[in-house]
Amino acid sequence: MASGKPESEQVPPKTPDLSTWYNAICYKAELVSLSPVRGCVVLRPYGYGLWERLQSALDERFKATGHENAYFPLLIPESLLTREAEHVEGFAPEVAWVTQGGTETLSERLAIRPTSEVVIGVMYAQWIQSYRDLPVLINQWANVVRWEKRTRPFLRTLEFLWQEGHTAHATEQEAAAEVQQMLDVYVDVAENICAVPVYKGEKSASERFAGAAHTFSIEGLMPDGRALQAGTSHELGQNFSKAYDITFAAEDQTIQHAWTTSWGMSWRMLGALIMVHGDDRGLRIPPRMAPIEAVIVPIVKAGNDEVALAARSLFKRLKDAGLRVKLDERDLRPGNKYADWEMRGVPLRIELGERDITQGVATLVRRDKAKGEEGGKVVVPLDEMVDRARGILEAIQNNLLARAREHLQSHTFMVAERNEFFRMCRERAGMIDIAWCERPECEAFIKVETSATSRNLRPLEGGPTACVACGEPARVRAYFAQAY
RNA sequence: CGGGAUGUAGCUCAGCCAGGUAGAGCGGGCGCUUUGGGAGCGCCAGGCCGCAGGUUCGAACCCUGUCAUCCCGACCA
Repeated sequence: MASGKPESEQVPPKTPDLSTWYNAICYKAELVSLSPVRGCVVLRPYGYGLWERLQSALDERFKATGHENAYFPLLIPESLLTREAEHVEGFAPEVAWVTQGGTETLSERLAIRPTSEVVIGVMYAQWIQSYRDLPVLINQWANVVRWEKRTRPFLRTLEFLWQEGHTAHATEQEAAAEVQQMLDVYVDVAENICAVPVYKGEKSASERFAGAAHTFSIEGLMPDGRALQAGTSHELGQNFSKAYDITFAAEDQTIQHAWTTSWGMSWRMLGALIMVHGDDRGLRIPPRMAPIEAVIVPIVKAGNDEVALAARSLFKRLKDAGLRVKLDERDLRPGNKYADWEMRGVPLRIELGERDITQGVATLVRRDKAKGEEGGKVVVPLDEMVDRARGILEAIQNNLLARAREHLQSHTFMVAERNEFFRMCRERAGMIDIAWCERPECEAFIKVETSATSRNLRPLEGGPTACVACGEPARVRAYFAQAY
């Protein structure tokens, strides 16, 4: 009887086909819908709720580090876009263009922003005159468009939501510190809010942002062994300030070019969260990210509204205590509601029926535990509910992070032997950690052979050693993996 | 952009090969009985068979084109 689940309600298992599972979850949990526009999704209210959680986690950290929000135009005149040569070249294949306004053909094409370094740079050139104007610390919440060949909900869509921070500084050191500070904000949000553990490090030359001097990223590992870049932070050096004339009078009377940075995280982070935590029953949302932390399911019997009243009173108490709680009074059988909220990944379910009420308790079921797993179901006295619910939510948050970290660690391999390195890259074994020469030719060869690329790099510790892939002198340690 | 596959009811799909005018399960609505893991019975609604052409007396089915989605590859700051 427990297996009487209708075929049509099921979602395909998470393994072995992560891709099919992922798509099904995104639609069934009502996060997104396909739209009539190729490659563009509609973010539905529940999906938007997730995005808002991510937004507020990031935004409060941006504010805490002295940044302000502003908004710049969607359209960029072609002549402005083409000033930073490397930048243009990098983005050219994915820029969408507006060529007509109303019935008139435009004299100059307008690019739909693939990112905003250009427009923001032009404005910074106007705003910055003196060292006293620096630093400029601005963030923008925006949509951008990149004409991708292959799209997937959250991970890669033509239009997507993100934030892009853009700062200008008087010195290279200050800009570098900003870039590391924001990278650490991304690590904090990924791990402590989304419960997605990541590796941070610098990008290789071939993976670097077009026009940047240094690009840093955070990289998570998905269950299929592919890596996902979930946030980037760039030292733009003076490349953009030279292209867009961002100069200032320094204390020593000289005119200098500002040092700029940019950093971004998109709704792609949500894709990572979905893949890392979800299971065969649907989404599993870490409590700090959950639009709904707990759902109360009253188990009502006909002709007895005692349960409904108790449920409403419990709902009010939890809500007043500040929990994001939902009372599900729909006219459905409890089993349907359980399955429904499990699909949506609500961390905690509070079941309240006659049996509970007579004993002054409610039954709590944790979404992070499998059915029948130790500790998955606990009975809690109603008058202790607020504190106990809080405690359990925290435990769920920790448990999801611990499990994800365990997966990342057990799928990270420090490899010293060439053939083993190539084999593991091909097999998508996980994050393959090697001593590396950092040469683009070497990276290109690895990519051709295995379709893996370097994810990010960190300093080489210990004595001199050889590149595991090619035998030349190693300069860094690098994680290699196939990437999303 | 190359290779492959698929578009039929809200969802999952059958029907197509051997053309004859639309089906199932689930879901949805109403009623009754139910409600501690995806209920039961009865009634009802729902589809220009992705779109556009062509062949044919007749096309969901055959042909051409096109759009979209999925998988593999290329590309993806």
